[in-house]
Amino acid sequence: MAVVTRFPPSPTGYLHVGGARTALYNWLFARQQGGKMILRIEDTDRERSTEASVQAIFDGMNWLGLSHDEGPYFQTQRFERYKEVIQQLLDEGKAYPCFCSKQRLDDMREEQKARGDKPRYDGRCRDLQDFDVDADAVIRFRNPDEGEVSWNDLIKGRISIANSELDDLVIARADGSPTYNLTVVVDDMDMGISHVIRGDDHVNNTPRQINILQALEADLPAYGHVPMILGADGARLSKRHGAVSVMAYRDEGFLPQALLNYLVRLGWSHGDEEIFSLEEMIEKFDLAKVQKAAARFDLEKLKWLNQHYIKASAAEDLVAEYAWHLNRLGVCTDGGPAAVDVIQAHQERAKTLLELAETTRFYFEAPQAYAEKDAKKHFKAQTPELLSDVLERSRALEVWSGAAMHAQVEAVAAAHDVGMGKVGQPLRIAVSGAGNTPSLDVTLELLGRAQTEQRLQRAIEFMQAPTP
RNA sequence: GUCCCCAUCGUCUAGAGGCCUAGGACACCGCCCUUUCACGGCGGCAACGGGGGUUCGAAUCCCCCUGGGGACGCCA
Repeated sequence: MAVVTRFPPSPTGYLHVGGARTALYNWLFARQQGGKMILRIEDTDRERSTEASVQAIFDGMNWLGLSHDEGPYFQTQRFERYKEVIQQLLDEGKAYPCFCSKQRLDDMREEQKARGDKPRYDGRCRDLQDFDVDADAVIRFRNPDEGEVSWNDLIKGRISIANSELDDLVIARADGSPTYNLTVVVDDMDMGISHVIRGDDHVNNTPRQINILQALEADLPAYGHVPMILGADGARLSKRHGAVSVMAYRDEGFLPQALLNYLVRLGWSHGDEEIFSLEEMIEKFDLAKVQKAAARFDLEKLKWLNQHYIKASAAEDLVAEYAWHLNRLGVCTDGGPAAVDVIQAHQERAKTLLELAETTRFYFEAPQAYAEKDAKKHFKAQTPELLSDVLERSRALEVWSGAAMHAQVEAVAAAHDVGMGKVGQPLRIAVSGAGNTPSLDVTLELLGRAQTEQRLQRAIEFMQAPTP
């Protein structure tokens, strides 16, 4: 049987990490099985669906590189088909119109809750004979009331739910538009979906969908329910947990490969392995090895992976995204060192590209201020004298280079009989604004002679200025 | 409340009855490397939720309890 998976977001917001992970699992499974993944936009809720959300989802999928092989299909463009199926169900007596008012339904649910029962439709309109066809009616699916529905979940194993727990769900609203459980079933059937891999918040929908599928005499797909992703505090992921949107991770300087690696390992494992290339994921991913319990999102581990990928990347491959971040920070790189060289010098020192951009902006613009802590620690009484000596030697240099400057720093330290740190560290702060950069020769080489001397001069003046 | 699902270090996990004195990774803490910050190396801390069974033997199988999550819409 041909493997066809699907990723069916509803466009009511951005692509969040939970959705991204189920998309990834669908994508990996399809790739591995030589099948295809369909992208389907479930936009039947016209109140909440927006064009911007559709675009946000495309952007997220694109950034992650999760390409679909078919679609995107939009459910709002398939209403004729849904109507046809609803009519078929009606004709066959497998669905019926329901005239119960919202008020009655609400009251009924209240009563049931008060009694300690699970709120569900009582079937009042099930066998209505005479009714006014003009009245606003919804259409309900006639759910079997005997027996149970069970399936072998690809991830959770056998799951059974008694039909007595299910009620007759609404498949068409009063305005005639189809609802979620109906559209999903029709699409999965029409699109030949072989494997439904989705979040386990859908476990309760599965028996309903199986019942409808059976009423339609369609083949059943295999189901696999992926556990949810929880926030660090164990509660359901929400905005208050910080970045939830996939694109927010881009803004914060994460690489798609790092997010993907983090997501694939969150809830799935392959022995002790932590790092997976896309190829390895495709080869090794196994639904049966996916964890059954929900997992908490751990930003620290994501950062570690991100740093790993920043370190492991060729500097050239990071240039575009690095430039994008500098640009967002409003940094103009004209006249500065080549981005690729800066990245090379700093890529072992940043957990995110945003951090990389922030800690390297001094190459392109003079620091606005000296980091208070560093300045206090390293700008001492003797410092102006030492830096002046360095500045003089720099100016005297015939052939200026980072390496030559490094030798001068050593010479100054020796001449004044102080340690390297007394000269090098203030120099570092003078040019970069803070006490952490790569080795001095590399840093100064990148900065260049003019900027080095200019900033040295400025720092000396700063220290000699009378403190107010 | 009712139904469904789940349960190993703080977190992600390995573990398919003896290989477990429970392994790895992140985080954290030391030490080494180092003119800074990092990288790297070495070491440390830290878990089978509780109670009953089954078995010669249980983290692994069964039951109960507890705890967590999800679902109960004319949302998806």
